[in-house]
Amino acid sequence: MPKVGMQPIRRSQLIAATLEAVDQVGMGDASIAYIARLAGVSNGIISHYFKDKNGLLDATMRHLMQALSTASRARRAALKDDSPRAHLRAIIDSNFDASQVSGPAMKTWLAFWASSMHQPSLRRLQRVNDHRLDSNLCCQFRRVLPVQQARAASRGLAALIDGLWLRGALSGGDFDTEQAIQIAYDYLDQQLAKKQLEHHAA
Amino acid sequence: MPKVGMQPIRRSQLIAATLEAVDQVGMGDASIAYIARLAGVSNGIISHYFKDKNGLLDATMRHLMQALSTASRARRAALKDDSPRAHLRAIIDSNFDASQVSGPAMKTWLAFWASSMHQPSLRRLQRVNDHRLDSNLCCQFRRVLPVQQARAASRGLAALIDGLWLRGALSGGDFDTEQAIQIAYDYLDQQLAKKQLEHHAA
Amino acid sequence: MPKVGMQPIRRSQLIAATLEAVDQVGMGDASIAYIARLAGVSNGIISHYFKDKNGLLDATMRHLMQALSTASRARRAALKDDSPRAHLRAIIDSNFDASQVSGPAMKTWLAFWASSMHQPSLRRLQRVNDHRLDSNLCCQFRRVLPVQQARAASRGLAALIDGLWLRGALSGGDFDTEQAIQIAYDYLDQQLAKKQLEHHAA
Amino acid sequence: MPKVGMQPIRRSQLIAATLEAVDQVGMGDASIAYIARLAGVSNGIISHYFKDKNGLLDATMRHLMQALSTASRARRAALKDDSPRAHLRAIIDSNFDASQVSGPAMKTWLAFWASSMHQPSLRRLQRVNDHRLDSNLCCQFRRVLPVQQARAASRGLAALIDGLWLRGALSGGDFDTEQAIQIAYDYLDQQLAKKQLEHHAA
DNA sequence: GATGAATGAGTGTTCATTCAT
DNA sequence: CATGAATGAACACTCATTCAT
Repeated sequence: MPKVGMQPIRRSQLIAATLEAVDQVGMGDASIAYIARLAGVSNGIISHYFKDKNGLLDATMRHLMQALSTASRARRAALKDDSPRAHLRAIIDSNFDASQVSGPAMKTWLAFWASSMHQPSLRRLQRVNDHRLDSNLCCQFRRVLPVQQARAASRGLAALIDGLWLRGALSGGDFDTEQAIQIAYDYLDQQLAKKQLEHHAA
Repeated sequence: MPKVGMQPIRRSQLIAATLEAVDQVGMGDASIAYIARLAGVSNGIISHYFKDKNGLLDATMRHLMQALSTASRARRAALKDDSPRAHLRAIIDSNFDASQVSGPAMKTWLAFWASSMHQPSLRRLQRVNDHRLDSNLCCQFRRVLPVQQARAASRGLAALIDGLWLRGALSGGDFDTEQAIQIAYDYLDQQLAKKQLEHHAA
Repeated sequence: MPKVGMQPIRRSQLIAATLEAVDQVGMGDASIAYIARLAGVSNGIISHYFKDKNGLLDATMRHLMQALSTASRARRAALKDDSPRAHLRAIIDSNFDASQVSGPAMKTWLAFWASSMHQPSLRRLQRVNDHRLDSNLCCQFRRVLPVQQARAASRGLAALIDGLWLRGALSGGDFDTEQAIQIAYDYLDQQLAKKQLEHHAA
Repeated sequence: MPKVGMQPIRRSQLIAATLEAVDQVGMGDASIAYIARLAGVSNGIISHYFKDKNGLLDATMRHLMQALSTASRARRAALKDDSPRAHLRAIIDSNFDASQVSGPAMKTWLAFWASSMHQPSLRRLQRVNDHRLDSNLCCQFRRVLPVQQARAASRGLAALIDGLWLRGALSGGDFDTEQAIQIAYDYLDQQLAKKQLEHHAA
C-alpha cells in the first residue's frame, strides 16, 4: 500500500516503535528487525527514512527531548502567577510529568545516557538538553538571588531532579511522583529562603 | 609451574579488563574477544571462570559495589567525631571518591544501570545497593530527626548525590568534585537544621 | 508538457549516467539508486525503460561498441589513401581514440569483460565485437598477404592492440597513447614487410 | 573437529574455494556463504583467518601471482641455454602455462583486473605484477638491444602476451595456446632481429 | 510518463559459546 | 589450566524490484 507523503507518518510511527522496543527488551536487544516488527513494517524501511539505525535512535532521542521541552513550555505558559517560585515549580512538575516517568521514557532516557558516553552525536544532544534545564532554572533563580547563589541553586535543583528521577526509574515500576515533587519543592523553597538571609546580611 | 590457586587472580584480572573495556568502547562493544585481548588471555577462558558473559558482568558489578562500600566503611571507621553530621559527610565524600568518579567507574555504573532495567540479576544487585545507601543515610538522620523527616531527608540526599554524580558523569571529563560535595553538604545542613525548628515547634 | 518521444532521450541519459557511475565507483557499486541519482531521475524509471538492471547494462555495452565502430568507420571514410596500410593505421588509431582511452570507457570495458565471463548476453555482444575487429584487420591484411599469414597477422595485431590498451588501462591514469600507437605501427609494418619476403621466396 | 595449527591448511583451502567460486559464478556472485559452502566450512571461519572478504580476495590474488612467478622461475631455472632468446621464450611459455589459461585462473584474473580499478589494495598488487613482467623482459632484451629499443620491445611483448591471453580468455573455453605462443615467438624474433640491423646501420 | 514508498531476500560481519586438544 | 578452532545465529545494512498513485 505505497502512498505519497508518508514521511512524517512513518517517522513518528517508527519512533514510537523504538520507544516501545526499548521499553520491552532494552536498547541492546532493540534490533531493527524487532522495531520493524513492532511497527508492522519491513526491515528495509528504516534505512529509507532514517538512513541507518543511528539515525533512528538520534531521532528518537530528539523526540523525547522535544516532548519534555514542549511539556515544560506549556505548563509555564499556563501560569497565572509569574513569580520565580511558580516558574520553578512548573519546571519541576514537567520533569515528573506522566510523559517523562512512563516506563518507555525512563528506560529510553537511561539507555541514551549510557550510550551517549561513547557516541558523540548522542552526547551532543545530551549536553544541549542538560544545558537547557540548567539555564531555565538559573534564569528564574537569578530573579531573586545573586548570580553566584543562583548558579549553585540551579545546579543543586537540576541534580536533585535528575537524581529523584533516576532513583525512581531504577527502583522498579512504582514511581512515587508526589513524594519526589515534594522533596524538590522543599529544596526549592530552602534555596529561595536564602533571599531574606542575604538581605538581612546586607 | 604451579597452576593451583589461579582462580582469584584470573577473576580479578578479567574484571579489571572488563572495566577497562567498558571505559574504552562502551558496554555494547565490550565483546568477550575484546576483554580477553585486554587481559592477555584466550577467549575461551571466560566461560571457564564465569560460565558465560553474563557471569562476568555480574561479577564486575559486584566488584564495583564492594569497592564503594569498602571505601565508605573505611572513611567512617576513621572518623574521630561520631556525630551524625560527620557520618553523613563521610558518606557523601565516599560517593565522590576518586574511585567513583573515574572514567571507567562512571561509564560502567551508567551502563549497568541501563542494563539493570532489563536484566533481573543486575536489577537485584542494583536495588540492594540503592537500599544500602538509603539505609545508611536514614540511620544517621534518625539520630536527630523524627522517622518521617529522616526518611524524606535520606531520600532527598541520596537523590541529590546520585543526581550530582550523574550530571558530572554526563557533562564531560571535568568533574568538579568540590562543588558537588559543597552542594550536598549544604543540603545536609539544611536538613539537619530542621531539628531545632522541630523542637521549637514541639 | 509534451511527454511523447521521451524514450530516446531518457535512454541515452541513463546510459550516460551508467558510464559515469561505473567510472566513479565501479560496476559492483553502481546500484540502480546511484545511477538514478546521477541521472536526476527516480529509481523506478529504469525498469520502465530497460525492464531491469541487466537491460540497462546491455544497452550501455551496446552503446560503447557502437561508439567504437562509428569512430572507426569515420576515420576510414576520411582516408585519402586506400592502401591496406592506411586502413590498418586508421583502425589502430581509432582503438586509441580519446573516446576509448578515457577513464569511464576503460573502466566500463574492463568491467564488461569480466562480467561477460558469466553472463551469456554480454558474452555474445563481446564476441561479436571481437570478431568485427578481427575481420576488419584480416580483410586488409589479405589484400597483401596470403590467407594463412593474414589471419596470423590480424590475430597478432588485434591482441597487441588489446594488450596495449589493457596495460594502459591498468597502469594508472597516464596513458601514453603515442607510444602505444608507435608499437602497434611497428608491428603492422613488420607484418606487411613479409609480403616481399614471401614474393622473394616464391 | 577443531585442531591446532590449522591456519595454513584452512587458508589454502579457502583460497582454492574462492578460485572455484569465481570460476563458477563470477566474482560478483562469489559470496562468502558460497565460498564457505564450497570449502565445506562455516561462514564465520573466513573472518577468523582473513579478517574479512577483502582479506580473502587479496590473499587469493597474491596466490595467483605467486603461482605465475613460481612457474616462470622454474622454467627459466631449467634452461640449458642461457641466451636471451631462451629466457624470453621461457617467460612467454610460462604466461601460457596450463595454470594460467585454466578457466578459474582466467576468470579470476579478469575479475581482479576489473576490481583493481576501484580498490587501492588490489591495484597495488596489480602494478607490482605488471612491473615484474616488464622488468624481466627488459632485462633480457637489454642483453642484445640498446636500452631504448629494449624498453620498447619489452612493452610490446608484454602487451602482446596480455592481449593474446585476454582474447583467449574472452573467446570462450578453447584457448589455442600453441598459436598464441607462435605469434609471441614471432614478435620476439622480430625484435631480436633488430640487433643486426642496428649493427649494420652503425 | 514518472514517482518514491515498500518489500524481503541477501550481503558481509560480529559474536557468545562449545569443545578437542 | 588454557588454547584457539569452529560454529551458526543474529546483526545492520543494501539492493533490485514492484506497484499504487
